[in-house]
Amino acid sequence: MRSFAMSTSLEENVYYRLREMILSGELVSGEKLVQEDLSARLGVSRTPLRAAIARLDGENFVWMSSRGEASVSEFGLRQIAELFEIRAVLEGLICRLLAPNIELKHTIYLRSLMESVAGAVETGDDAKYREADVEFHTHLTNQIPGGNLGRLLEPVHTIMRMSLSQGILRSPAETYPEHMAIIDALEARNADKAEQAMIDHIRKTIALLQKKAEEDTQT
Amino acid sequence: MRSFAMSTSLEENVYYRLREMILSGELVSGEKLVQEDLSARLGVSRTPLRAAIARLDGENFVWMSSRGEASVSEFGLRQIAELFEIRAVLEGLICRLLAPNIELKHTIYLRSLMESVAGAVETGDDAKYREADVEFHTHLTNQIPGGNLGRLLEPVHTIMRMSLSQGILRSPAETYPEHMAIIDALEARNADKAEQAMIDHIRKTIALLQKKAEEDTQT
DNA sequence: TTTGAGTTTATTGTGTACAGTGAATACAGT
DNA sequence: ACTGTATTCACTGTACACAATAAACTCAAA
Repeated sequence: MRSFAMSTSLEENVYYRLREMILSGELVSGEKLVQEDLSARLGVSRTPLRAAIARLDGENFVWMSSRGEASVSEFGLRQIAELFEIRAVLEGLICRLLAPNIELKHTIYLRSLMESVAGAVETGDDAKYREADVEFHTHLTNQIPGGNLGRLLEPVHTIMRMSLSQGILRSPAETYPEHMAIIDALEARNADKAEQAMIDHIRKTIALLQKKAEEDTQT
Repeated sequence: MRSFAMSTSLEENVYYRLREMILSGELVSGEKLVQEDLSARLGVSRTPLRAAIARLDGENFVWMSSRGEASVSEFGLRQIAELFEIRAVLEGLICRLLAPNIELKHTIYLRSLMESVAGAVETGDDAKYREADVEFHTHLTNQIPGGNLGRLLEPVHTIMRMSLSQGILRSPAETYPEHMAIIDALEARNADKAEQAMIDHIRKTIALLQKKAEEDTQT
């Protein structure tokens, strides 16, 4: 008896659950996804499961061998670092495209968003700050109308959200001013500066990731 | 009686055929994909068709409404321009990541590739030059080991290949030296320069696209 | 003419049975 | 013991039947 409704189709449900299982590590990287086992485990038939897997394949969450065997894609620190590289340039691009015509209400919103958690920066209330951090990036992403950019970034963001719940994150005190710099550049409608600020912001986290990856390798 | 073998699964076959139909314009942008009709048209049952559609959904070639109706994504000049923007920063990133440790054989290969069609530039043999152009970009993309970047770019490249068969392309005489500049920067292992050269290269085509888009709008 | 309940239709979602296929396994010949 | 060949097994691929549902359509009442 699930508390949440099953208003959506099974297929979609399974899709989200599978993705969750992959990103949370419940399904280990490289693990083979045996349809019959999984469908039993999730309590559905193979049909919606296969649909979900096909979609996850399109989004690169799973890898299909030539013989149709699906296995979980790798999401180690190296892969996450690569995804952050991608994220850096794509979100940079978003800033670049947005800056020339951005409406004041957006920068006002973002500024108030950050200011509303300024206190959390001081007190070290990481959870609250993180929420605002995610919203900051998500909001910008959603402002691109075409949607192709946004849809490309959605899986990347999901992965990000997961991975940073594993403590891979810089301190609020460090990132807060970077966010403000991005907002400033956007408000000034300076495309190059906004793009660069966003890229720098994200690449600093990448540096942290790579340091961590090296440490792990040495172990 | 098909001449080519059906060594791969129907599912995959249908996937490629559908994608082709979308990109070639045989399926019009926004057109609703009715499963029964399509499956009849392709001579397969709905099962492999649905799998193919799910995958295309993951890759954003089709859009699924909340009720599960699939429709063809828009691939007008505007959308293609957006994809080129994405492509610009991603291929720029590839250059950036590749440059620091690139092996000589790659730059040698790329240089000989371009030189082998130098004659085509003079004579205006566009088809031959284009082939080399595509190979140039594909080869670079394939050099990234992780594969996530490459897999993200694959659909984008496919779209590109399609769209430039519609005559959206700058002249060889114009792009040839740009390619050479990229190779030079890579060979010098200058990451920033290589990235910028690639971005500039692609953005020049974007400018052309946007000009064309405006003209079309005025009509 | 409009409204609104009831009915049909069109189309997707799901389960299930069976076909197809490599890989593992057992077994016989040397 | 060792190799090569059947046989079985564990899967995935495909078709199809039926359930579910939202939209379109009818037709009678106001």
